[in-house]
Amino acid sequence: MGAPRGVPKSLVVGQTVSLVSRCVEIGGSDAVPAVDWTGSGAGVAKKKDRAGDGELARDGLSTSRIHGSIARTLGVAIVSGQYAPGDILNNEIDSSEQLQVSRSAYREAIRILAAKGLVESRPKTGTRVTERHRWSLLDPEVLAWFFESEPSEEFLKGLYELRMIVEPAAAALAAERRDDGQLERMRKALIQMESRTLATEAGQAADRDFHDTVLEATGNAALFTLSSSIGAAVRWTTIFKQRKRELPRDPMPDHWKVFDAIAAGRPDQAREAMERLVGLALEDTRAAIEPKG
Amino acid sequence: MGAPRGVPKSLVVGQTVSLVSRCVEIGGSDAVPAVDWTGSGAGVAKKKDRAGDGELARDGLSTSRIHGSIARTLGVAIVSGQYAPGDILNNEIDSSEQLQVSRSAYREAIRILAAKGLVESRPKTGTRVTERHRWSLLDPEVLAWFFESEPSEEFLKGLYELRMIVEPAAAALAAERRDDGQLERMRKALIQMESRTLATEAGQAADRDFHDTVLEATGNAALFTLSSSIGAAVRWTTIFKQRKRELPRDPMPDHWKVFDAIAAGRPDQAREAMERLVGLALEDTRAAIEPKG
DNA sequence: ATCGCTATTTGTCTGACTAAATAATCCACG
DNA sequence: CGTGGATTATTTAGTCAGACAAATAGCGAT
Repeated sequence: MGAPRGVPKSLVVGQTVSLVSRCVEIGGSDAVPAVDWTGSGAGVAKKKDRAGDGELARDGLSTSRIHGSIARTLGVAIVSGQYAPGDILNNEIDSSEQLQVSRSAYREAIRILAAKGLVESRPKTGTRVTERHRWSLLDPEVLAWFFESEPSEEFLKGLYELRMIVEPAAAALAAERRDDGQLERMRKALIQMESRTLATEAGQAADRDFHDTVLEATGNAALFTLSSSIGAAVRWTTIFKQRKRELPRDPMPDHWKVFDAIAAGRPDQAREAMERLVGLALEDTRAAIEPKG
Repeated sequence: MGAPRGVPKSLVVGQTVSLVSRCVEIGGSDAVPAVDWTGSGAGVAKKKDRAGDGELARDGLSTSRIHGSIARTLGVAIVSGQYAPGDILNNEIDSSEQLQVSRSAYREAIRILAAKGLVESRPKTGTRVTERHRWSLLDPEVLAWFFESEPSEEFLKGLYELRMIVEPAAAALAAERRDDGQLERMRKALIQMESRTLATEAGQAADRDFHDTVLEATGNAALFTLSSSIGAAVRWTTIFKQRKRELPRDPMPDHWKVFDAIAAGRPDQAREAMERLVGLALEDTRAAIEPKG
């Protein structure tokens, strides 16, 4: 009875753990880098959140479970570049010991990462980080992991480029296919956004709702799937913008123009309006990142 | 000694198993639907494939492992509509018993499905199928699961619509940013495609290579991520096209036009050429599905 | 150069216990 | 007598531990 069973054992808090051996080739024998992931408050922490059941809690509670935490910790370490593609993680026994979790919990975490294309495991070889182009970058969780540690400017630009491609086209389709309910939800979202402003969480949620509903109004499931990705991009980039400048610009006129075009059933007009909207958001974000313009 | 340990126990072959209880609400007490997934050769089957290590084997071997098989089986059942969103799967013990696998293997399968947004589990409530809009439709594996059981025409149309939005824009970007190596790979792919034709696996792979390289040449990681999805769409829709008509049309001239425009560095021309290419492919597919036009 | 061996690593199995969330119960109170 | 709220019971996923199986990269013998 010496070792208490079932206690969460404090998880990763405040531990310096080396989990990777970076043995890219056979001979990689010298010093182990000793990655430190004390930062960003990984681990339990979220426990109190459940009571409120607020905005973040709808992540499917995967992060509140221990395998979810491990997946997140490792996922952030991978996408932030602490582990390079091709690196091989320590074997399951060592890793689970270092993280002080059972092997099964660790394995479930690895399964999550593998499902998102971040790692690949095989017997004898071990579990290795896959090439970047195999990662499911547009997966909401992966996206969230990216934004936990200052994504590169290039990555942000790529995300905006994607929005710039998808959202105008989606707005055009939405202008042709939206139904009254969707139109009503867009209007409500914009009104909410107007009254609360983007400085509040409610305002940002309304912003996301608007963009989500536009995607949904295309009636295209594949396109709608991108809404969680684009929604995440909107969310995180809004945070970035807010961080530097306080009120970059009044976003409402542009939003209303998109709405009016969709409501009027004018595809081309909707496309152009959305193009302008996203373009301006890109400018703001760029300005917030590199204070040279 | 009676029960032999470690033997794979033949897996799911030829068993009629009911894994879901469809108890949407508390009182759903009557008959259990008894889903039958004998079909489509689930289970082992793939074992021989590893020897060849051919085209399909690069799926990260997740399907050759038992948790991968289970995930695939359940995944197909979910996306094909055998389980409706909101349905609750039987509890882990019953399910793993019915599938004749250990609970841990079953749990790892569930983790995979959860990572792709198909299910969501919580204590006491159980594991339930999530709403469609939470599914990672663009995940390569999910896409493959869709195409294992005749996806709806609507879904196919949506996929083409996505291609129609993304690929022309990508071609335009590629015309501006491609480097010589990428150009060379595109040329090689088209030559290969020309000599082998789309009737051969090699020709189809070359087709996919071409589209992949265009996406890659955008230099946009988020965009490039869609290549696995779009590549999968190309692959499966090619199969569909091939099934009905034999040689729907010579696709090469359209492909070369795209290539020439990208090589010449003309974005608008590349966009238009790609638009035509995807548009024609859509027509062919539509003709192959409903033989009424 | 080829074949077979071996060591290492993931994969699978078993069974037990923990924790969370819901349903049922019971008791105090109006 | 009924009603609301706290308490207990039950059900389910979550976690743990340790053992054994299967696959395979790398090495040594042939």
